[in-house]
Amino acid sequence: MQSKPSPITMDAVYTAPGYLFRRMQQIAVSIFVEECSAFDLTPVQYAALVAIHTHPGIDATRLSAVIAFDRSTLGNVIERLESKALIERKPSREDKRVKLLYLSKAGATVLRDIMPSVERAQVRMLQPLKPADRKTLLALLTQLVDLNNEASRVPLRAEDALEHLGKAG
Amino acid sequence: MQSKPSPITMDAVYTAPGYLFRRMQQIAVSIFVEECSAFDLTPVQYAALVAIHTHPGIDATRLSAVIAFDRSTLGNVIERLESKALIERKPSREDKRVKLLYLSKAGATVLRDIMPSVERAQVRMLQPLKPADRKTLLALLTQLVDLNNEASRVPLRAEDALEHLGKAG
DNA sequence: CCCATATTGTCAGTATACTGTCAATCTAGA
DNA sequence: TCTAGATTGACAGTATACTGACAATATGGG
Repeated sequence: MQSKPSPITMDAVYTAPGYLFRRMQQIAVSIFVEECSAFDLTPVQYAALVAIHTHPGIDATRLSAVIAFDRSTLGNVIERLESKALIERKPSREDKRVKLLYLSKAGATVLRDIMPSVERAQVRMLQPLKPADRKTLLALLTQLVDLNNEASRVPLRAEDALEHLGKAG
Repeated sequence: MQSKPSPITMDAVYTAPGYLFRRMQQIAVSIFVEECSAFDLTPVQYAALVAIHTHPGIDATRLSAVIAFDRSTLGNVIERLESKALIERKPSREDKRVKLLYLSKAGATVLRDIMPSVERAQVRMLQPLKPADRKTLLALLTQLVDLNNEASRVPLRAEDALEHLGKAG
């Protein structure tokens, strides 16, 4: 017996995990931008600042691995952060291809000052859920992202992507 | 006593719901495109096709409410679907501003044929979790998206957005 | 009927994201 | 050492997403 194809309704969209992830991403960005409007920083730019703060002198390729962005995308992000004078780019002496990234004074200040707003945004995203459910969702999401890591073009290569920093570079 | 600001580490990024949602969205799109590569349809284009299939003669503004996209974004999506001859746009007789959207024969065929691939993609996204956890995650996500509906620029206005279709138009 | 207001599709501008390509450069193996 | 292959940053092209603006059109109150 063949199973008949079910009729196509909007439920096919509304209940699909892919749709829910897209929708939640939209909402999350919206909340972030609203809470952080005073700083004129997008979520991506914020993540890049944190990574450069944590790993001063990182290069663009390694940065892309550490925050799981495409190298192409990251190029533009870096450009914008540089034009806002939040970061500095210095050519590496050991490898003429590489440009090393550093937080500027202004960048460090912005990063320090934006943290409470970021924190508020993150809380707001999960606020509508009961506390226990927030924990559950976060745990499952963390698990799922980790287990699906290889499915995206730029898998996350957290800290260990930097193990050979200064050795190869 | 003031609480000291915690040191800024990558954990501030990795454990933030906003980061996890962005990451999961990347992964979801990646899986969708891979499974549906034979059809050259993006997730957004697929959602638009389903909505137009379900509501033939819908206009762009109402379509945007039904799938929760920006009207601006949707304009380009519609253009692409039209240039692929998957949909048709006909001017409304009652309202000269409005262009009504219909699935073409080709559009209906593509939509019918792509469904199994879409289904596979949706399954794959949650595959790494235990079955019970998939259910839990999906339920919490559905809840959260619903409760946060108003937080995004274009809140979802599902079917009831169409209640007055043909009355006002 | 007229006009203030709202709606519709469109456009310009910005910012992710991805694919694919390229020249410059580096590295490792023969 | 010389060179095949890899890496790096950059670029072009496509596709979401959003903000804000606009002309054309529609609607409702006076």
